[in-house]
Amino acid sequence: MKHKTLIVLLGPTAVGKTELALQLAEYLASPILNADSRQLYRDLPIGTAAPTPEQLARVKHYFVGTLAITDYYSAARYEADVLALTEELFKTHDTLLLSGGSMMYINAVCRGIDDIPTIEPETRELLHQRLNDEGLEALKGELRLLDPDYYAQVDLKNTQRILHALEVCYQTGHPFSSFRTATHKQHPFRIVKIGLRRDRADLFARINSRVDQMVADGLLEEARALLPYRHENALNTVGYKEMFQVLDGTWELPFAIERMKKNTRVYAKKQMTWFSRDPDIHWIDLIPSPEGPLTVPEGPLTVPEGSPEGPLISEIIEQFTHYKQQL
RNA sequence: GGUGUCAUAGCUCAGUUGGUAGAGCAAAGGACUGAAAAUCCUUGUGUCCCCGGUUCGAUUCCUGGUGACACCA
Repeated sequence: MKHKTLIVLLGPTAVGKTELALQLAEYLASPILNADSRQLYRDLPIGTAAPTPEQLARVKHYFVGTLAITDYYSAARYEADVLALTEELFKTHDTLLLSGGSMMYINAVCRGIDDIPTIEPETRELLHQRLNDEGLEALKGELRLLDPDYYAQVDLKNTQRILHALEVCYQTGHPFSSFRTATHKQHPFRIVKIGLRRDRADLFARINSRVDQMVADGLLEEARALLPYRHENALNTVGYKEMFQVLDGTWELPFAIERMKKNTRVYAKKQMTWFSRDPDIHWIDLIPSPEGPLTVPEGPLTVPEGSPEGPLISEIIEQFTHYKQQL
């Protein structure tokens, strides 16, 4: 049986994944499987820096703009959807490219996520109601009775986690911890993780200018159209939260832009913290403006003339071919 | 040129009736299994502008200097 490989291209927001993913996908003759939890939703093209129509035309993309703003989705569904798709695509491809920055989604695909039933809306509603009526302390007490194991390890200040554990206990009649086996699933393909890194000052500068660009591109209007859906989880997202404050009249736009930049920086740091624990990632350091000649790698890949990304792409290809030779 | 006020964390400032200092913001570190761009936790040594004086002890009081601001010429 031939080896099938899933290349996972990851890195913090604004590091430059989108363009490099396109280049790499063209080189590999692979579609791009998006791994960005917010780009899955349509109607968020500006605020999530989703691939443009031109970019979508260059390479076939999956998991971009496939969900309505009101759709429920989760890392578990993402895992199932990606695995189903790869099974299909590997029939005609030896290598597939998955690219994005949603840590938990990537983990769900690479390691698998425990089999826990999806919570019914009624159960979720009930628990929210009880949180409002009785407060967190009462719910914590209940979790201690229903699932002492999880109670002992959960962050007791994290309402979201306590709620979810109780939801599972209620709905299934079994302790939440009984589902948490943390088994690593085996896949019929190999996974190669390539991480993109940048000097922090450089990354932050890119974040700042990208936020400015989003606003110039009409982020505020995009948010205005979504105002009726502001309480949907998909919009509990950096960028939209700040724009809603502006539309409410509670923040001035310049202030909101600063907050958005800061919150994006915080998000990028969280991503880097998460990724830094993963020993399987092969890191490639991107530099602001590489000096020296462009090195064009062998193969059909063409590096855009004068592109500062040229050498970096070569490096990725080099990294990639290195693993290819190990087969 | 004269007078006055101010000079403390990356920024804005508080404070120490003389016993070497703390808020907000910014920043840094971390956790993470069906909401994950979510949710949550932790972190403040800084020549208290500089030289000298008084004092057991000065960031605090005093002389001088430097800088900023305001007002008067």
